[in-house]
Amino acid sequence: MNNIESQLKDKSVKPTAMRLLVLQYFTEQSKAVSLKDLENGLSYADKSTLFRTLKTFEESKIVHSIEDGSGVTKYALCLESCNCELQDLHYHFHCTNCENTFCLTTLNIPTIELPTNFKMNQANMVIKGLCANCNE
Amino acid sequence: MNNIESQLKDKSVKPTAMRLLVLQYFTEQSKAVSLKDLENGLSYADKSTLFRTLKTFEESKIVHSIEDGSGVTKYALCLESCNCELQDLHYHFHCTNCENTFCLTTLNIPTIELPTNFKMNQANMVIKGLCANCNE
DNA sequence: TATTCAATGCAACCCAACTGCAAAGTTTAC
DNA sequence: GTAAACTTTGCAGTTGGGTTGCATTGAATA
Ligand SMILES: [Mn+2]
Ligand SMILES: [Mn+2]
Ligand SMILES: [Zn+2]
Ligand SMILES: [Zn+2]
Repeated sequence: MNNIESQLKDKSVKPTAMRLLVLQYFTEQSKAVSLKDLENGLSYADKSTLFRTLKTFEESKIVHSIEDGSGVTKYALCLESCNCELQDLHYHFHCTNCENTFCLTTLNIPTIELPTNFKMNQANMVIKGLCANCNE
Repeated sequence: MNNIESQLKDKSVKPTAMRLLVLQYFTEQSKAVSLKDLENGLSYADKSTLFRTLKTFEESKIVHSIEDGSGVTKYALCLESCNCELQDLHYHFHCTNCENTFCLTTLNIPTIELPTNFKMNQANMVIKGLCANCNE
C-alpha cells in the first residue's frame, strides 16, 4: 500500500481509483487547484465525480477550500497535522497577474480582537498582489 | 443640495435619481449589501441598472466589495477618508448563522511578512463565526 | 450467490454575474 | 431653441461555476 492510499485510509475515505488519482494530482501541484483544473488534468473523469470527490476530501479534511475572490473555489492539501481548526488557519496569496493561488502555510492567522460577543470559528484570509514570478 | 448628493459629486459621479436612491439605501444599512438586497429594497429598479450602479460606486470608491464566501458579493460604504489602498483595508465578519456580513472598520489589517519578492496590493480578510446577535 | 450500499457517469438545473442593444434622458454645439 | 453627441436606464438574454436527480456500475456484506 503506497503513501497516497494510506493517506486516504487514515482519513477514513475509501481509496477508490478515482480518489487516488485526484489525491495524486494534488500532490503534484504547488498551487491551489480548481474543479476546472482537475477536469483538465484528469480529462477522462466526469465533472460531477470530481466535484463530489472534492467535497468528500474537504469534509474529511484532506483538503481545505479557498475563496480567492476570482469567482472560482480553489482547494489545497491540508498539512499532515491539520484539523481545519483556528490554529491551523493560514493566509493565502492570490496573484492578480497569473491568477494562481498559494497557501502561505508558514503564516498563521493572528488572534483578532473582535467586537463584544462575536465568536470566531473560521476565516478566509486572502492577500492579493503579485507573486514572485510575476513581480519583476 | 443634500448630503447624499454632494457625496456623489465629491467622487465625480453624476447624481442621477437611481444613484441617489442606491446611496441612500446604503446609508440606511448596518450590514453589507448584496445586489439581491438592493433588488428587494428598491423593487422598482432594474437589476442590471443596480448592478452597474454598484460597479460605478466601486470604481469611484464610494463602496468596496467583500467576498464573504457565501457565493454572493457584498458591498459596503467606504469611510470618508478611504482610498481603497492598503492602509484603508479592514477585516470583515461573516456570521454563519444569520448570513450577515459586517465591516470591522476599526480593525485594520496588519503588515504581513510575505515570501521573497511577493508584492501585496489588496486583501480580502473574512472572519467567520457568530455575530453578537446570534451568539447567546 | 443474492442482497445491499457506495461510487460513478450523464444530463440536466440553478443562479449570480455579466452583456448587447434599443429607448429614454441629459449635455453640448451651433 | 434645436440638433447632435453622449450617458444612463430597462429589457432580455448569455455565461459559467456550482449543484443535483437518477440510472448504472462496482464493491462489500450476508
Ligand atoms: Mn491553504
Ligand atoms: Mn468593509
Ligand atoms: Zn503570479
Ligand atoms: Zn448573526
